[in-house]
This record gives sequence, C-alpha cells and structure tokens, in this order.
Amino acid sequence: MPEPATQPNEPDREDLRTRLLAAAEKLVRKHGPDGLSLRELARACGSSTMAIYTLFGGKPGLMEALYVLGFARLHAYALSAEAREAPLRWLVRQMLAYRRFALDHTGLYRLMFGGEKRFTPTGRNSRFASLAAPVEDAYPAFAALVDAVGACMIHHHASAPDPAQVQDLAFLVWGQMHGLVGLEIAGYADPADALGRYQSAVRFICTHCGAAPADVDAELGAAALT
Amino acid sequence: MPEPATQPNEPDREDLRTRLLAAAEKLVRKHGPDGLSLRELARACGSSTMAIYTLFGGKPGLMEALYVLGFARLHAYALSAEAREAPLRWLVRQMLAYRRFALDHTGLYRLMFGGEKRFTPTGRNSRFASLAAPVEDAYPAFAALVDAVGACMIHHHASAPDPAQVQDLAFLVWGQMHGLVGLEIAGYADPADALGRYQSAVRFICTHCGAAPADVDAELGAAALT
DNA sequence: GCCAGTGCTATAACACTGTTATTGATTCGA
DNA sequence: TCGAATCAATAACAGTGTTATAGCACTGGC
Repeated sequence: MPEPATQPNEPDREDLRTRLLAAAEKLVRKHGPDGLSLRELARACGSSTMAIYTLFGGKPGLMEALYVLGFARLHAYALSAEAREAPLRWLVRQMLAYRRFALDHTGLYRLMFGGEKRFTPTGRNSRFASLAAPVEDAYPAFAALVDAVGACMIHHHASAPDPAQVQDLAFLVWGQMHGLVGLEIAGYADPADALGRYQSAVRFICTHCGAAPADVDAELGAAALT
Repeated sequence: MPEPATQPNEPDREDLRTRLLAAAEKLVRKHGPDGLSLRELARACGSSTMAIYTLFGGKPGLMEALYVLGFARLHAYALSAEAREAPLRWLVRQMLAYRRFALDHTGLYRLMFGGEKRFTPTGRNSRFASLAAPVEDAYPAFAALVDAVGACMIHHHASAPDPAQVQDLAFLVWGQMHGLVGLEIAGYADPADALGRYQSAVRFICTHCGAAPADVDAELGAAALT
C-alpha cells in the first residue's frame, strides 16, 4: 500500500505555523526585528514564502504574531516571579524578572517596545479601541505588575491606596524598568554597573512603597542567588 | 559670455552634505529610522545615490551622521533649559526638555535609543573604546544632566554628594525619562495621562533630591506656561 | 469511481532596497 | 595645455516584500 505521500494532515501540517513562529523568533533574536527576512525564514523551515502569506497574511501579520508571543513570554516571566504571600518579594522578583526577560529576548523586546507603535492587541472591548483603554486590560503582564505594586502598597501602608494611584505608580515603575533596560540594550550602560544600577532602582521604588531598605536588600540578595 | 554652467563650486556644492542631512532628517521623521531609503533621499535632493556614498561612505555612515546630529539637537534642548542659578528649576526644566525633544524628534530619538546599539561616538579617548568609558564623556547632554542632578543635590542636601553617587542617580533619572518617553512613543501611554505621569516622575525624583514638593509643583506650573 | 470544487503551496515576476563597477565630465596641478 | 585626479551619474547585481499564475492534493456529491 503506498503511503499517503505528503498528506496535508501530516504532523508538519498544522505544526508549520508554530515551526515558522519558532524559527522567526530565532531569526529575530539573531538579526533583530527589522532584519527578519521572509525568504530566509521560509528557507529555514524548508517551505516557500507563500506559506507565510497563507498562515499569517504577510509580514505584518507575522510580526504581530511574534508580538503576542513576546507578551506571552513576558507574562510567563511575571508568573514565575509570583509570590502573593510576600508582597515585597513579589515586587522585587517581578522587577528582576522584567529585566531578565528583556536581556534574554532582546529581539522580541525591541519588537514590542522598540519605540514604534506597531500593534495594539484587540482585547474584548476592541469596539472601544479608539477610546483610551487601560493598558492592564490588554496586557496581563502589566496587570501582574499593578497587582504586585498594589499588594506592596497595601502591605506597607496602613490605608488601602486608590486604584488609580496604584496604576499611576505601576506605570512609573514600568517606565523605570523599561528605561534602564532599554538603555542597557542600546549600549549606554556600562555592563559592569547595569545590574547594580537596576538593583538600586528596585531599592528606590520599594522604599517609596514603604518597605524597609534592609528588607529590600535581603530580597535582592536572595534573588541574586537563584 | 557663457555662464559657468553648473560649477562644482556653486553654493549647492559644499552644501550638498548638509542638504542631504536635512532631507534625511525629514525622511526619518516621516518614515522612521528603518524606513529611510537612499534612493528617495537622493531623489529629494536632486542627486544620485552615489553622492551619499562619496559624502558619507554609505548608509551606515549617513545614519551615524544623523546620530551625532540627533545628539547635537538634544544638547541644544538641554542648553535651552539651563538655569544654573536655580538648581531645582534647572533639573525640572531639563527633564521636561528631554521629553519635548523626544516628542519633537521621534525619528531621531528612535535612531539614537531605539534599542539597538548602533554607534558609539569616537571621543578623545577612543583608544580606550574597548574599556568602559563613562557616558558623560561622550555625550554632553548627559553631562548636563549629571550637572543638574549634582547641583540639585548640593543645593538641598547639606553635604556635597559623592560624584559617583551623582552619576548613578543621574543614570536612574535618565532611565526614568527614557522609559516613560519610550513607552509614550511606542503607544503604551494614554495620551491624556502621559504628561501628568511624566510630571509626577519629575516630582518623584526632585523630592528624592531633597526639594519640597510645593517648590517642584511651582516649577512645573511655571514651565507649563511657557 | 469519477469529477467539479476548494484550499494550499511552489514558481516566477514586479517594484523596491543597498551596494558596487563602470563611465563620463569637471576640476586641479605641473 | 595636458595629464591626473575627483566626483557624480548610469547601469548592473543581489537581496527584499508582495502578488499573479499555475499546479498539486484533498473533499464533496453523484
């Protein structure tokens, strides 16, 4: 009996999309987001460029798929740093996890935050996309940051803070993390000082939330050992 | 007497380089750093692409020229915000000037800090480029920031701070500014809240330097009127 | 079992990019 | 005035994203 040749339902078939995505991630890691070539990608997967068009609709669609993949990766980093029972540890580890994600995936990071508004996720309330939707609605990674900041503030301050105030502070924290990491990736930070400066930023922010500097240093030291 | 036709020493001749640079800046503003086309640039200046090769040595050379032009522009913004007699006003205005530069020149800003190490200025100590040279040696704009932070700390703290401490804090300030501005350019900030959040970051940093929140708000209010 | 119909992919072509070799004109120096 | 040199324009090459065409394998109905 002749084997069904290359059936369209062979394992590679529905895997082609994920294989292309994985190869694209590898190429973005190597050449940067703007150095991705459809022909090179197709060559790496043993297919033609048309497969990318039928599966992603073109290069922008492929980039958008990488974009959501990057946010899923970032969310995984945020989840791995979760410690709801210890708010200070939670915030410290999440800030460190953000930097580790950026340094581990500089290609994806530059694609997501590279300074050009490329894509906006179509959330459940995409009908109101023209309005200003809170960021945490669209990006679960930012929601985790808001939660960690809020928990840290509640834990160290007596009164429960205003939710809007928590969002604003979380955005400042995000800005601090993104700025330091971005400068580091762009080559403006001395590699020998980059980690120390990031740690001092963590200290800066956590003490602003009310934590004791010694406790923050303890968490930083414990996190540095892992 | 026949006019000398198109003499190579006509005013356009040595101006061609600056004309190309100006046109390139305009194209980068419109299409972004990665959307710059040598052919379109040459077409805009009525010349051929070869002129770019003889004047800049190729596209990387052109990008590097735009890079140093961007830092000159940023330095001009920093100088326009100088107020050495009032350290707090100096720091506040310089932080606001940084954001204004980034929003006024998003193309150049993305070229300079877009998350990819493209160029490093060949300073006077370029022989030690392999070593970690302090950033303020290469970029006068960052030196101005270090000066403003140091003056603000000296003015509000009794004791003169350690220079290394001033550099570290200035780098954190730079990171905060770059992060917020980068997120704003990338489209992650609600346009209605972006300025307010940046102002709260200014408040955050200046109070850390020892300034009174009311004084910071006064400076922010005065700067908002100009 | 056969045959239209559908869905997907490979090939080839188009317009575009950066880069380079070649050619021609123009200027400078002896 | 003539040789040498400099510089820009033309054309070509390899590469890019995209699209039109054509071919293949599979599905549905008869």
